[in-house]
Amino acid sequence: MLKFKQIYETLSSMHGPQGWWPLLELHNHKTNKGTNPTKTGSMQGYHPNNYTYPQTERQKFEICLGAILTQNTAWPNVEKALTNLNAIKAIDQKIINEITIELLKELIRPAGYFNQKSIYLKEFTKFFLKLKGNAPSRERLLEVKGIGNETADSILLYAYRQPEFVVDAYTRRIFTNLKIIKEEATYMEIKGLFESNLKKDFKIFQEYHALIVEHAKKYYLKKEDYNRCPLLKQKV
DNA sequence: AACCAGGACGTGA
DNA sequence: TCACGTCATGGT
Repeated sequence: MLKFKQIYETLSSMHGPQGWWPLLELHNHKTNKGTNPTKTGSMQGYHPNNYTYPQTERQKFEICLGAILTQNTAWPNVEKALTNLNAIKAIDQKIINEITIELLKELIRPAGYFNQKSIYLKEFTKFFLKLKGNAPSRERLLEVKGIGNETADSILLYAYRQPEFVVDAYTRRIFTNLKIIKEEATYMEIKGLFESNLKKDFKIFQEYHALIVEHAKKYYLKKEDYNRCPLLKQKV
């Protein structure tokens, strides 16, 4: 199963360094200008070749909010919601905890599913406050309403820099197309495959997932394009 | 103008 | 367990 690492190398050379998770504060920042010109969405907020984020508790919390808001939702919509929150300084555990659910719904409306996501954000924020800066276990995270497998792994990998591989719809789509995983494989089975075939390094896990999303946006939007995926030829 | 996005939950078999 | 309906805005 050398495939997993080779595909990672191929994707990396195809798309370049990704620098996930995108952060609001890095928008229009001089040190980040011009990076990732091919990326969809805002094309900003990423930090390629820099694995030192999050650097503040605020950034850590922002990643968690984004991970919940982006469930089955395109990132530009999430950015609008985060921008709305930021406008009233609400990317802050204490603020989210204090504002009314009605106001919260209004602010995150662009991200969709605002009725349930507002509840999820409130629930997670209470959980986050209780952590007092400590990293949660995956099991405890999953007990929070609104945090499923992928969101838990996203939070652990990008907010807490822990080597938990994130499996999303794109991952399944690409690797079933390459016939490396079977259609019926569960989330945990796919996660296990990646984790057992890669060095347990959060930087590699972060890059790999980001590369999968970037690659899927180029070749896996429409079914007719699946057969255009360059990985079908490079496969060993 | 349908279709779907960096999913998760509740329900009923 | 598991298949299925539900949730909602915004871009293509």
